[in-house]
Amino acid sequence: MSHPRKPAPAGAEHAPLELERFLPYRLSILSNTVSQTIANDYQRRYDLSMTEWRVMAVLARFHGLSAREVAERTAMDKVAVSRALARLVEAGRVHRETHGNDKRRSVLSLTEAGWVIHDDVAPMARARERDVLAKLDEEERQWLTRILDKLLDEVPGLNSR
Amino acid sequence: MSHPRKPAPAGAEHAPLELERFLPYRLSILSNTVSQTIANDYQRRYDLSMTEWRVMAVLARFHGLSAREVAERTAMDKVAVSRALARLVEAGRVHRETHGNDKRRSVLSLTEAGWVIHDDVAPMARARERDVLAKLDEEERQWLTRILDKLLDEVPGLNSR
DNA sequence: TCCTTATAGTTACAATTGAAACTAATTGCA
DNA sequence: TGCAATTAGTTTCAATTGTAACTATAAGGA
Repeated sequence: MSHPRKPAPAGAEHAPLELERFLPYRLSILSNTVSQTIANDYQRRYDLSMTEWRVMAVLARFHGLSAREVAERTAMDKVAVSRALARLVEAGRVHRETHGNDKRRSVLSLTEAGWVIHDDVAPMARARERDVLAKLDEEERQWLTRILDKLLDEVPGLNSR
Repeated sequence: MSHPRKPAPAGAEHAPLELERFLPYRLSILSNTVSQTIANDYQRRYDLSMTEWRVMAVLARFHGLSAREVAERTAMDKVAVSRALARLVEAGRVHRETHGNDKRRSVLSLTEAGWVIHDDVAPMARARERDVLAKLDEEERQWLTRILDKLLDEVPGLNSR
């Protein structure tokens, strides 16, 4: 309305991207499809967001983490972790106490109710992963692992011990 | 605070997910890292969001699309497309007119200003894609293409002609 | 010790996004 | 025709998210 511009002719010299062959785009579609499929399994059933589930998953594996450590291991920022934890604690799924030597830190763990949810969701998530990998043969699966290892190698904050 | 639950002990029987080996998680990290790296190249420079860029990219390749067709080709929902187009038209980057035979439809194309941005951003995006692929050798790149083809095969709405 | 800087985590506010309802135009068909 | 159902696209409102500022505690010197 306020910017009356004419369309430009489409010359061949413009070399537009072919989105459907463009790696970043393809990764984005695949990643969103896979993650959303898994999320569908738990979001309605437990009123649990994807970020909350990721927090629970790391707390299932590493005990007594602080919020900052959770952020590191989930590759989420600390605000997102803080909000997810607020909901999880409120819902009685995560227990939070204060670190003995450093009163800034929290010491986090799943509650019994948190474990119940974890023990239901984790197998579903693994099953979905298997569904995806079932589209590949064994050789392809091995290459995929190797390729992701290489591509993720330099991603900062990912290779925490 | 309002839900004082005790932490549950961490028994070995819980079989927690190993996030850093979990395919959906790895895909998510990789996809976000790659897309964000590219977005950094144009977001500040052109005040252009990732969704807006994707809309521009398809309009560079297919001329006279409607908003719905843009949504199909970008795998975005129609509300997101509508909003991106509103901004792009307002900024004078996309020209919108009404279809002759169907007044509900819009007929979209890049303006001259839109092409200028496209012709700057598209090569940068391709260069970033090359940066990522440069971490792989030729054999790995071929496997990656093949694997993504298979994994994306059944994703609905993606294989539009 | 005192004071500056750094760290853990939360809060506030704006911007973005999602879901549903909405308008307008078109289609299908009785 | 006339009317119900469909389709294209937008708007509205609530929920989510991002950024920056904030509080509280701790650490590191001079």
